[in-house]
Amino acid sequence: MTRQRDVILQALADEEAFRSAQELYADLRTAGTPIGLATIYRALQTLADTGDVDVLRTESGEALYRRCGTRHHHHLICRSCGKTVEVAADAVEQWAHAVAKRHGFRDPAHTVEVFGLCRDCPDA
Amino acid sequence: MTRQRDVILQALADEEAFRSAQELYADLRTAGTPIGLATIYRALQTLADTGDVDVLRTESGEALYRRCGTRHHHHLICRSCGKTVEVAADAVEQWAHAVAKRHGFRDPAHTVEVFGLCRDCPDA
DNA sequence: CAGGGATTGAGAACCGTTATCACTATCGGC
DNA sequence: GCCGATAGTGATAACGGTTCTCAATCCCTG
Repeated sequence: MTRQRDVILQALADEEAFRSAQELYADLRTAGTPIGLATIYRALQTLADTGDVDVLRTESGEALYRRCGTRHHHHLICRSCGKTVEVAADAVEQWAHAVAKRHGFRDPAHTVEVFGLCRDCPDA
Repeated sequence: MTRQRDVILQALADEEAFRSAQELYADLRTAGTPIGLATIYRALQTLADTGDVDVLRTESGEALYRRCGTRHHHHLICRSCGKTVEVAADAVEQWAHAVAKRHGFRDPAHTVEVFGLCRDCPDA
């Protein structure tokens, strides 16, 4: 419903990259917004369930969240600064479907992420 | 190098699905093979670094491991029993590359997994 | 303004993973 | 064979992210 939940949505709305719960917590606290870590986790979980935010797992297992469009899409993510672009991939959808079918798998789903270095990030 | 590391490779060699470190630990112990959890994690990490096993993150953040072919491939995974098929996806590779280029991202990489229910698993 | 259900948040608990460190196995040279 | 160096092992402690607990609080309704 409301209040700190709006605060969280607000924080995500301004952000182009995926953020962790802990980052959001730190940012909000230093910005003077009193909020509990548990509340952030709860809100993010709810928002993820309703499809209002997308969730992504770091290589280290950490969960990252981002406000995204509601229609199906994938992400192109800068592995340095985190800048994220939503991309469509009709060809990939079809491929996934075909692969599943060919091997006798039904009810197919898929995860696809593309990583790279964006224009603004040095090679380092 | 050896001994318990061979044991771990052996345990993975027989297995078609991705397994967690904890599962391997439990299996080996109940099978009467004395081994430490730390050793398993170390071995899996090494094997992952050398490309001898593939790593996959559960939705809950747990790491799963599987002995796989060394050339580039993706996975078709049964979300019920875990049965896994390695699949090639040249079209997807090319798509990922093109998407990155179109948005000015360089040095592209990507993750692709397809999930479904295999022939042998009921709907439940 | 009172009652009641939902929400909050500090802290404890959890769980997978990694670090610590003493002990052990292995291997090359003598 | 025997020694010493080196790498590997494993019980346990520490860690880090996430979830749970529960008392305090908010907010709506009557």
